[in-house]
Amino acid sequence: MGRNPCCSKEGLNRGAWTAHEDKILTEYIKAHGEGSWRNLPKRAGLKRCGKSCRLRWLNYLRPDIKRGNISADEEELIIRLHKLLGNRWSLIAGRLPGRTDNEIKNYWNTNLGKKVQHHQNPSAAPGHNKSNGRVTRKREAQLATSAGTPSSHVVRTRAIRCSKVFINPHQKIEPFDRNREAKPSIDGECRPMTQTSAPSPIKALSENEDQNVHNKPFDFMVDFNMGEFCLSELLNSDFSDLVGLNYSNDSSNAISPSSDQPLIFSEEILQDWTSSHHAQQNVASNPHSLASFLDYGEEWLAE
DNA sequence: AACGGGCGCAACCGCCCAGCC
DNA sequence: TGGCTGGGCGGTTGCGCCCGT
Repeated sequence: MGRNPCCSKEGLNRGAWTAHEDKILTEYIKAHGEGSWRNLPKRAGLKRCGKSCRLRWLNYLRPDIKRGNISADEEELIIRLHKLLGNRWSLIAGRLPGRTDNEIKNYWNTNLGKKVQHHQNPSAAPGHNKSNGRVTRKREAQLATSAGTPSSHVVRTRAIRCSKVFINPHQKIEPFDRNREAKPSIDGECRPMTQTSAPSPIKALSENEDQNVHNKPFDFMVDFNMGEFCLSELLNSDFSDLVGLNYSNDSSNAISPSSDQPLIFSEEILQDWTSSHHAQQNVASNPHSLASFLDYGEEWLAE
């Protein structure tokens, strides 16, 4: 393409990192901190590409890295988050303290992808395909990653930084206008809420609930700090499919709206969740909080 | 013991986006 | 406003270990 490589590849080491290189990188970052990856190798005296250094640090050398032994809880959370977010490994990793996107991606490709695929289509169990071989297996993993999982209900965030969702306590909650609000915006982007502009992403179920909302204290700011996580899209996404491990394509679910009929979360539901789960805290730092949110959606749907 | 396939994981690649000038 | 750069992300590849034959 018309872009220069991030660094000259001539004379640079490639492949596996040696213990000596790891030591140099670790000590340099401890002394100077992260950042300026492009210049880091030269300054640290490493014959590596800056991106390579960054990757090595983030995925392997960082002191807070948790490696291996992914627990059942983490596994379940990964599955749920993947269902919700799709292949947004960095987002998923952000909800699993100490886990890296690379690790989760690998774990998905090698374990969970197969599991979920098996869940969807038991006849396509691993080993069922006799035309085995590395390429075939890899291709299977790719399919599981890119297209094998149901993506129609995945929240696509398109790298929109939507770090704060501010609900104006004095803003009148307008009756839901399906035509107008079916999509967050024309280009599908999620924009930060402000006090004066965008309408609340959370819509009242009815005028009565609207009244209830006004009778209750309603003042919260959800600092998701989830970066790319768009609350409005999350709330308008198809929760009946998002929650749980329901990977079936069972269309008989009476609650399941069509893709162009987003679920509507009432103020009460969200308020209840946010108050009971201390939404003012950073949700991103607490994976269980998000998981409980998913659970909450499940409970609500069961009603 | 030798060989080959399967598998897991670290690392690389190419693209995209935000921020800066 | 547009170009450039740094940083981040998801997809892909290659290597080495393990295990069955």
